Amino acid sequence: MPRVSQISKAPPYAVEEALIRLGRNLKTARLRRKLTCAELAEKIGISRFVMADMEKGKPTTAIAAYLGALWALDLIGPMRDIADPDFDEVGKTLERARAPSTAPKRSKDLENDF
Amino acid sequence: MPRVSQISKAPPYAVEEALIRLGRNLKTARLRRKLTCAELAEKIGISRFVMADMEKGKPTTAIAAYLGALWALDLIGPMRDIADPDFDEVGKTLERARAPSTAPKRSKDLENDF
DNA sequence: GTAGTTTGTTATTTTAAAACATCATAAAAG
DNA sequence: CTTTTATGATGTTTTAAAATAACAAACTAC
Repeated sequence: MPRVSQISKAPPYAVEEALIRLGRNLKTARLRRKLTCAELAEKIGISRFVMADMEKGKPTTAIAAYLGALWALDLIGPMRDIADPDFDEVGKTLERARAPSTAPKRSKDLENDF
Repeated sequence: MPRVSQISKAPPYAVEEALIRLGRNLKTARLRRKLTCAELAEKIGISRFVMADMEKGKPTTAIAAYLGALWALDLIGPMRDIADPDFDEVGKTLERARAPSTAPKRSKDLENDF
């Protein structure tokens, strides 16, 4: 992405680590299936270079390429749970605190973080 | 991404669905935390426009922006499991089938850093 | 050893991602 | 109601993502 954003230029550690691990996992899955970069790339509809970049965890690569790799490897299922509101306990608590629900009127909703 | 790839132009259904759901989940998490697009975007280091694009599931946005959003919302943890080799049953079976078990082949493993 | 395959590196071209500015619209708040 | 704030829409500029080609290095097998 032209005018590369800060998050891509210098990702925080948690993001950098997630990228590296995701790339490494994709490579492991590809090798286990005895696929070359070029073969997998063709299934996804990208060039082998982009595939190689992803295995190195390149931050600026389009998310569709990463999701396409997961899809082509039949590993996209667990993406369902990422940021799922049902599992977002912090968010649920915040929402509950500010919605008076039915009867009682909560006095004041301050920082009620867990 | 200039020269937009096929996977971004016309993602398969599973990818498209994953994108839409991820964007929706990000928006839900942001609203629960009472953050504006601009506020969250600033934490991530992107413009409010890119943040809005992500909530619509834009395929060509850099993965670092998406991971940055998850990070800023403290929802990046579950990314650990995506494509985790330990949970890749298909891959594990393939690997087991081709490893003669008793043979001390060894040679070269690619699992290194972390 | 050699031959074939896979991946990495470099350079070039294309073109749209991301930032920014501005105005419009849509919700909340007063 | 009016005001404020948030998001959407449109257009411009910058610049690097992605494709492509060609060659080198590394690995595998013969």
